[in-house]
Amino acid sequence: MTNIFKNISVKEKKKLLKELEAIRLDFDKNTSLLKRISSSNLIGILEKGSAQIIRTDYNGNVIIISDLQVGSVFGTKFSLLDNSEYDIITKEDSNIVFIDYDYILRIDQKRSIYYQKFLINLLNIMSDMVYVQNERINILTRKTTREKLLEYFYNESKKYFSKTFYLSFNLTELAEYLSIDRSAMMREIKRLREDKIIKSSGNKITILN
Amino acid sequence: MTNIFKNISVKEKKKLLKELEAIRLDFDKNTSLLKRISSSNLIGILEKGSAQIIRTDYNGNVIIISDLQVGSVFGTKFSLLDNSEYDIITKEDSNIVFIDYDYILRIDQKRSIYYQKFLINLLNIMSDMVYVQNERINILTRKTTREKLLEYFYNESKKYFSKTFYLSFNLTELAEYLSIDRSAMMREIKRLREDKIIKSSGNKITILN
DNA sequence: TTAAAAAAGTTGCAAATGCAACAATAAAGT
DNA sequence: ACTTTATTGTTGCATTTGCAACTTTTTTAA
Repeated sequence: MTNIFKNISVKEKKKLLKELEAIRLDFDKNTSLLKRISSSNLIGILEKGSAQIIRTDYNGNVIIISDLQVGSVFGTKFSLLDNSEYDIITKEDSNIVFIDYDYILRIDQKRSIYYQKFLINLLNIMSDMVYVQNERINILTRKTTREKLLEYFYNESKKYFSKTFYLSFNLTELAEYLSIDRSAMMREIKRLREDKIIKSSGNKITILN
Repeated sequence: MTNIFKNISVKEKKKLLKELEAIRLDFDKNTSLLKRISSSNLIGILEKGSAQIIRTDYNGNVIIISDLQVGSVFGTKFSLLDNSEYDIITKEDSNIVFIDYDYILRIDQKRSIYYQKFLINLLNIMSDMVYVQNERINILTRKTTREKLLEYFYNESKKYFSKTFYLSFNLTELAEYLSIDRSAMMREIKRLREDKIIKSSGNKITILN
């Protein structure tokens, strides 16, 4: 993933953030961000620490929507944080820079070269997001557990240029990503093994044939 | 959705497209685009006509991934068109402008104000896409047909600021969007009616209570 | 190094879903 | 106006899936 400040010097970054009226906030570990920010249209850049976007459904089940690392970008609007089931929780003491999206999009003849770089970096990040989301939708719209698993495995195989690869999720997380029941997934993985479509042990997968 | 040439004059647009080495291609009705373009990282802008991004699975079932109207933007990479199951088919005689993504992202001190406007418009379009996709993922990750339907209905209701609204899909398309079997969906809609959670007739839905 | 917690792996069973195959309407085309 | 095509609505049935309730293994932390 592109760094949003790629090709921008520390000095330029400072100026840029000032021009965009960015606000930097500190959060303790295990804190909800949404209680401290108005949920208008902001983008957040995680500068220190780590966090998770989560969804809590009506019976209290928590699903991790995404993991945020240093450099991760999220949007209060486009990441659905205005949806009452959604929240961001810090996993460590964290430091986040917020920028109003409208400020970013304000056209201004005087805007500098580093602003343009920033725009380009942001565009790169957004198109990566679209790609990653399309990939997920492509999987989620498969009807059966088997098809979901295989589509995911094929994608991973392509990414690593190899029929054998290691899952970047643990199996519990994989079930969440595929939005299927973990035990049903385990059952289906076993069947894929029995049908000699894959070999697998733990998080090592080999696609056969 | 933002027009990608918003705030850009016809003259400026011409210059911009030249600078970005854009290519304009004509396609007859019911033609596959992918046979005429290399599948590298391009963005396409539909200037005339209409088209659909489709996915054809291994048993020949075709799913409409998205409908493209005049002004619609798609990416050969981020729209998964490098995936062999995907294609774009024109629905009418169409005219599409292609721009190499790398050209868009090339940083150049001399770049003009209209280029900046273009970047901002594109950024707007991309963040809309991310939002729309997150909305869909939010629905697709629900486990049951009932939850998918209700989540979709709540979203629509919010959009229209009303408990009563008309579906913008027909029911067959809705089932595709939710990635569930149409007859199973009909059954569940009937149950939602019986349980007095919604009122519905045809594509008119009212959320009760 | 041992205790505790998390993840992996299993299974029975009830419930939900997809599929197939229709009939009934509605919409579109000639 | 009439034919054709698309959409809606319905049902029985087999299969898949989720859920609950476990055991076993692995990882983490005290």
